[in-house]
Amino acid sequence: MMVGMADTRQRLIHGAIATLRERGITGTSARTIAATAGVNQALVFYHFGSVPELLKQACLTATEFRVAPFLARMEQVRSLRELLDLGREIHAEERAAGNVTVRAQFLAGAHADPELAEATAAALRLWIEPLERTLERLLSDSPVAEPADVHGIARAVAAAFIGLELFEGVDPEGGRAALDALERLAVLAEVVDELGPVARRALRARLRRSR
Amino acid sequence: MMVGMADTRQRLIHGAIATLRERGITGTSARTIAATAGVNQALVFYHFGSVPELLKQACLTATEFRVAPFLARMEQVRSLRELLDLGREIHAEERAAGNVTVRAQFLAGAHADPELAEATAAALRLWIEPLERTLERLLSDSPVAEPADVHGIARAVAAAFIGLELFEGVDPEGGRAALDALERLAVLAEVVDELGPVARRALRARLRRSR
DNA sequence: GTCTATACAACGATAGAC
DNA sequence: GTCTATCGTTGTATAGAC
Repeated sequence: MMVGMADTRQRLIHGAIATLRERGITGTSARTIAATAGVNQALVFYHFGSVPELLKQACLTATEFRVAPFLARMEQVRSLRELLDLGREIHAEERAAGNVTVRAQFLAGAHADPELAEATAAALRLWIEPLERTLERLLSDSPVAEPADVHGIARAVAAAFIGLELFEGVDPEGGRAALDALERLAVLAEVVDELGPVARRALRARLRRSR
Repeated sequence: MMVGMADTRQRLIHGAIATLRERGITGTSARTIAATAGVNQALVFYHFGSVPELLKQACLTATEFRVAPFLARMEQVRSLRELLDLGREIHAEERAAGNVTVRAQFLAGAHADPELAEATAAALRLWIEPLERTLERLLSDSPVAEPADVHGIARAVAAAFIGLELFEGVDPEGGRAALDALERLAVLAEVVDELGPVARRALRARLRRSR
């Protein structure tokens, strides 16, 4: 019946993520995924056609699942400080759940597989687009960002977190130091937002001049 | 004779990097590396013992080679603006040389192999330590950074570039937008450095308060 | 040091019974 | 839909001739 099939597909998707997390991209195969999922190896090909195709679907599905609980909280953020706190919380939870490792495997695998690259980009957009909407709201009258810049700032923030995640993977102490430094620098933006009108106008002019 | 051996080792190291660049970590094996290097497959094991061991050595050697030409220029940098320009230039050259892809493969592979993680961290330190010395020099009297922060800022900058590199791999347009945004934000630090003494003292106090 | 040849494990993928 | 059985390929690694 239908339920069995849907269940097997889900088990394989979940098994793919778990295998990527525990054994890395080099240790991920139809056999190891099926063993983790507790199903037969041939079912990978019956349901998904190939291993890369399964990985593509797993990439998107798993991210949707992870982003969902944070969407409402992003909409309620009222200051850069609050956004920073939420970002730190998301970062800690993603790391604890092992999703940082999985993201690294997808980003690396994407270089050799254009379709996986597109799936990875789509998964990242699930994080970036809500972030962009939040930044639009918070920076609407800040001298730091022209409206057109928010698109780039959202992607820069996402890229910085991705880099931090990977850097932590090879140098945990360095990663912590980097995160601390980023948080201190973020205070700069907050300070700017507390400036008086004269200083704001001067800063805005100075920034305009330099682009 | 000795020359032949050294030559074969170098060919294998160069072949390992090229294979990683062209076929990704999943397509990198003793056979594919040897084919790229134009030597026999068995020599991978004779000279390095195993494929991961060859990759470790390739990671360090290749980075040393890439960093060297930029060391002198880092020491001559006299402002944040100049440092940013140099960073953009390094970024462009590294990408053109295909080293971004290679770094992604190492960072991902590091999650499954602690020894490769240590080699990757050591390779990144080759970039980070000169950067840290440069920042120490430039930010010695800036209100943006306490002396103790420079360690973290250098690693945050490195992490941000790593993230940017990987993000570009899955979303080139987004990567460009992020780089543009980072450059505009970097102007903020420059503006701060041009403040008068009163404003500097106020900012320094405000930043101290928030850490 | 380098080569050929080979052992053996794990891989992707499919055919066919159930 | 799921299983067993199996094909051919590719992987690591080693032994032994040169």
